[in-house]
Amino acid sequence: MNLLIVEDEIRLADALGEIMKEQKYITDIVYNGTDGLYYAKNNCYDVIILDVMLPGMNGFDIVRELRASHIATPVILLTAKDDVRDKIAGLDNGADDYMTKPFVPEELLARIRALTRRQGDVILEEQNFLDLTLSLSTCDLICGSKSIHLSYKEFEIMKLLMANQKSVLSKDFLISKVWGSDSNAEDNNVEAYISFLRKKLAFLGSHVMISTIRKVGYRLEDASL
Amino acid sequence: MNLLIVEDEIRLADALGEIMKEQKYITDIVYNGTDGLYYAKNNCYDVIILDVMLPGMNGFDIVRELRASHIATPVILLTAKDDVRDKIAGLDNGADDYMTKPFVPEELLARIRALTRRQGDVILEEQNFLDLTLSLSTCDLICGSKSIHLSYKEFEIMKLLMANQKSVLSKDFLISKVWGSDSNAEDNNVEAYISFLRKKLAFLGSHVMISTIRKVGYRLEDASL
DNA sequence: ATTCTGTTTCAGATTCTTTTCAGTATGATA
DNA sequence: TATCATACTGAAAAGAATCTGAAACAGAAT
Repeated sequence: MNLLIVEDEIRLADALGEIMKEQKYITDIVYNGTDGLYYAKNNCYDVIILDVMLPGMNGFDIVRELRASHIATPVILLTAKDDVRDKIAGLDNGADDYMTKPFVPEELLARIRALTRRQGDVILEEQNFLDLTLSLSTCDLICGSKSIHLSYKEFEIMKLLMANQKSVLSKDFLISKVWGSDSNAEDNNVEAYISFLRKKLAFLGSHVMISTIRKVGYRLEDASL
Repeated sequence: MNLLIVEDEIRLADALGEIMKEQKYITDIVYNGTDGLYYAKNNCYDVIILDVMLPGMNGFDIVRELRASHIATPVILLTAKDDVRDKIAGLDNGADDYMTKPFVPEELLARIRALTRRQGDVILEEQNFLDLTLSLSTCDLICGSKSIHLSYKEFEIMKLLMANQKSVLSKDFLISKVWGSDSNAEDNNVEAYISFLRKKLAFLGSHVMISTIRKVGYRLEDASL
């Protein structure tokens, strides 16, 4: 796991760095806001820990700038001020969590774990959507006490649907991802697999349904709505 | 947005309910852990707010049970105890955030926003006009709590009308954009679709009307003017 | 060789979309 | 007002897209 720490109190920053190293987290540390923004924009971190009061550029500005650039990396803000208004401003500017100094390192670690647990498509062992869990290691689709095995192509399609929950995936997109962009698979291949998956969802009794948007594609939906 | 509040202090629970109502959040409130778990498992919430000390079943147990059932809904724990060990336990049991009572309601609201923002990290694109929203990904037309699906051509026409709010779009223009400039579609094709769309607007109860400018074309207008 | 599993192909059924048409309504103009 | 062109709309027909069961096929495992 990769972290970025942006903190101008050098001793605190380095102490945090040590703690992260113990957790086997790979950590970059920078001591001012300008560098912080630069690092955050040009690397891929799992979490960014950001002091609010910084020379160069403050923490709020950095989060806002990151979100404006569509960088969704979880951000934890750190501050000495225990002002509720500040907290709210921080969270509404796009931060995911907020901690007041001084704090116990273990709490920071717990909050990091909480944030990255949610993230996950990279390291994660499973992919979730409503009552469904897709085990990425065994290709099993699980719902409540039932589970069923997915073939490779079923699995790939389900994974894409779950990884892009809110968006509609076109047949062309699915073909290029699952069969390969140079393949000559036809739309009906996708349709057949969607049918297989629907049968398995029905078997599991899941609330999840695969809905068709004609001439556009497929996406997951909550059938109970 | 749908929330579940699990809190045994009835006055606090109801006060929170009021606050959520002001935000137009739809809220279920239950006053003990057993009900909390039941509600959480059998409904689809965007966030669950969970007191730790509860009759029946405590907050930690509920989160753990939910996560074991692969329900990933974000959970915010509330507690009177400001004990770091407790916080860590809560977060590691699967909670996403942790707040100590007493707290300022605005901070809770900000944390709810932070959690739900992450969820829908896909910025769904949409087109708006007055009380209408057209989802560009699903081709759904939404007004208040109602929504209705548009066929592809209905969608294309609606999109053009909404994208060119002030101007009058001629049938020829619509034909060239929707059917293609080389098509042999007739004016009546457009008329038929305008009729379909008007029916759907009526169904939605929208303030928006499609007005006809004879021999010129169509445009959107506010019917209540 | 046989079985098993996963994949592809095909064709009929189904569902939704689009077109067509006829009768009606509306507005402009003389 | 009478007439004509234009626009509206319900219903039916035609057309497309999608679904799905069954069968054919391929490759791996037994």
